[in-house]
Amino acid sequence: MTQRPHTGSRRNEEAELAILRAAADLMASDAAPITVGAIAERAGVGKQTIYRWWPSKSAVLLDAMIRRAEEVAPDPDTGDLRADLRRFLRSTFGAAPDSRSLLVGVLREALGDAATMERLAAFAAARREALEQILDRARSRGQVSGSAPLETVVDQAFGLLWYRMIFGHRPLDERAADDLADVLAAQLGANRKGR
Amino acid sequence: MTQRPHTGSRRNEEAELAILRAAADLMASDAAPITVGAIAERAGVGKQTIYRWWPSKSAVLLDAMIRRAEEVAPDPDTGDLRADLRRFLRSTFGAAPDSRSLLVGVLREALGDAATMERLAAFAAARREALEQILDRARSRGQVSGSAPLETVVDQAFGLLWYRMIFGHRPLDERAADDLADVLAAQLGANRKGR
Amino acid sequence: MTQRPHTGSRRNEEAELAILRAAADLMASDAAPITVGAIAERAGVGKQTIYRWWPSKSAVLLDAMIRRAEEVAPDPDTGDLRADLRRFLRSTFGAAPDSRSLLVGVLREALGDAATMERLAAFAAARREALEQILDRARSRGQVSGSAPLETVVDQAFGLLWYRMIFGHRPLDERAADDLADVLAAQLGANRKGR
Amino acid sequence: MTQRPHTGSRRNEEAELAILRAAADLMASDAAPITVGAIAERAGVGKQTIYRWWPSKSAVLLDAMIRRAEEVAPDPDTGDLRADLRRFLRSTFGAAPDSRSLLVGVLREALGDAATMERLAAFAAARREALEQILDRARSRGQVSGSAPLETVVDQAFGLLWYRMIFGHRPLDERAADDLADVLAAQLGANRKGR
DNA sequence: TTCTAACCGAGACGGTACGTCCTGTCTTCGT
DNA sequence: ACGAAGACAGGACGTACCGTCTCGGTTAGAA
Repeated sequence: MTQRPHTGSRRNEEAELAILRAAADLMASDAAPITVGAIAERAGVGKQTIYRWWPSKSAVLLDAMIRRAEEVAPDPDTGDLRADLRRFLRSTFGAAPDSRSLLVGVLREALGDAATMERLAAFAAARREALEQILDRARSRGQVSGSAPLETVVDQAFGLLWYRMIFGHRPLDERAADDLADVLAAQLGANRKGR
Repeated sequence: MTQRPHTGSRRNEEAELAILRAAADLMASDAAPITVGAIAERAGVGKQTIYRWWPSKSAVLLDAMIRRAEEVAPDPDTGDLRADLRRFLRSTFGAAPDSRSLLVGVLREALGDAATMERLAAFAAARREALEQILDRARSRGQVSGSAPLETVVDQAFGLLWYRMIFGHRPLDERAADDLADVLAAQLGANRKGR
Repeated sequence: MTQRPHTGSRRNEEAELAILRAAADLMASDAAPITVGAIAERAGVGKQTIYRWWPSKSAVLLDAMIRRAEEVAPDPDTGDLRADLRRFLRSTFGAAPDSRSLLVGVLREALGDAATMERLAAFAAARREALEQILDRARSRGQVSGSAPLETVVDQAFGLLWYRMIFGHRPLDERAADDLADVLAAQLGANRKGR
Repeated sequence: MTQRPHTGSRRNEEAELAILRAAADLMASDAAPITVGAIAERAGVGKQTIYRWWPSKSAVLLDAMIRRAEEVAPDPDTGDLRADLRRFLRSTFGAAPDSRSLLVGVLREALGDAATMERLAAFAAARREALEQILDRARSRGQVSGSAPLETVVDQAFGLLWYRMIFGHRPLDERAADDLADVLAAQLGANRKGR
């Protein structure tokens, strides 16, 4: 059926990629029930090849998501906190609509599988760290004067992101990113007041 | 098996309660896969009795969650924005640890079932309205001066709540509630004082 | 998909019959690989319904075969050994061509599954007993004079049957039945004449 | 894993033998499901080495069996039919208990694979010819006078052998061989009486 | 008081997906 | 060139659940 050749007794990278791509595609097309068989078929791969390298369906979906998320990994450093936040949140939010069903699908799986949740939590932690780095830089520049705990700030940012992603009641567009960046910057640099 | 008597040709309220309680219990004990059969067995009920009154498994779980959530529905009105926020968030956060697996379980189901998601979203919207009411009251008292969109504020609050509930990387205790209340109050009334 | 109705919480006899019929049909049509899924589909039944009542695929096939074999269960009693043998073997051989693939399929499964073999052996033993009854009657009529062990006679008869059934190198027709009946009758009553 | 050295670019006879031996061993140990992987592992050989020399798993098993069967290939010629039959059947039956699971395993494979069945049938035909030779010699000596068709006699003999081998309900010992030899000799030499 | 209709516990049903196992093919790398 | 190793596509296995259906029994209220 498939034309892709074996690679012998070593892992077939092409097959791995095909699987991740198929998983991402299926999550993107929100035709709800993503089955392993469907992933395998779309990738032109035997189910066993999936289970050889991933412990469960959820793990595949997670990998597919992380792989995409890592393509958009900005770490802006403009010298200004508010500008940095705007850039970070804009790029983060900007990627969201496309990968919404991806993230949501993964979240769904993770909620039912501890191991997957662990990995998803690790991913979330990495994203938090990226944001914390921006805040740290601002602090070392003396741009942070407020008393707001950094963790609260960070969790507000990603919380709003996930919350809107899950419920979809409000857009995750550039305007939303800018609004959020502004209030967070204000929270941190409340002293600047004259503003 | 069960001692509960039939009620003849009328709906058996005890059975309904037993079902909701069983569903809540199963979600609380995070033994992952909640099956309809398991709920029925634990409630001492036939599966059909569940499907007679609810359209799907998810609907049962959702009902179980909402029922609990409504027990804690504070609408504080102290005359001071920060105090109101503290109370609201404290009571909201305070209920969270207990019903964490409940909410998370429902979320899981909702992510895989549009009808359930709709109902869950409605629940979330109701909670947002409760918070918006507090903010509206503060605005009519002239305590809100910032230009930040109220929707952003609301989503910051509930976003942080859900985000921490999902990933559990940080506690949802009174301190967290107060921290969040403070930064949000400051954000809304930043100009009040010359400060 | 299927129109056959449930029978509630009791076993559905129609489904059972449909399964056995489907199994027999599939074995009859020598389209080699008989899968449980295929039996289920042809019977308009879920796989689980098969596994609910039979422990393995082999058991289903065995049941299907036994059910058919029991439809042809002659026990002739003409008063003459050779005539009885001819009738018994004719009817036994006569059924063989039709159910050849049935028996052969079951044998195949039985050779790989101890429990099935046990049941098949029980079936074979029952057939031997039927033949032994004929011989016993003849002996009580004084028509058996040879000293050859009866077990050998019985195994010669069924041995030839199975041997030809398996290898198919020679027909199992009426002539074959008569030939065998004659030599066995002669072997048992060798003295009757001059001897 | 294996100590046997490669032989470079020439066929490794030791590997072939190891494969046949492993196959025979696995069939002897009636641990039911004989897989190609298991044979390869036990022989310390790659699966491909098996498929390089045999077209299918069944073919390997068949080879293993035939190899053993050919070690016992008697063609007695004592000048007396009954004595010849006794020898032939004694040696044939004598080999049976050892290779019972071997033959039965091969039969199992053959019943599911036409090509293997063809080869197994050829083997069975060769055995029949060996017996027919004995009978022919007896006829040319004028020791065969009965009207029993030779094919019927031959199929009774091997039929009883396979039948008992499959079902194991009665021993295949020397006594069984002698009993059978006697009745078959009687069937053929019915002339003994005036008849 | 008797009848009837809706409800109940129970669990079999058709169906979908799971994750495992095995076959026979293919490729790598070492001998 | 051949061997051991093992990844690969494919497909059947037997299990778990879903949501539907029927059974036989119970109870309430209408006749």
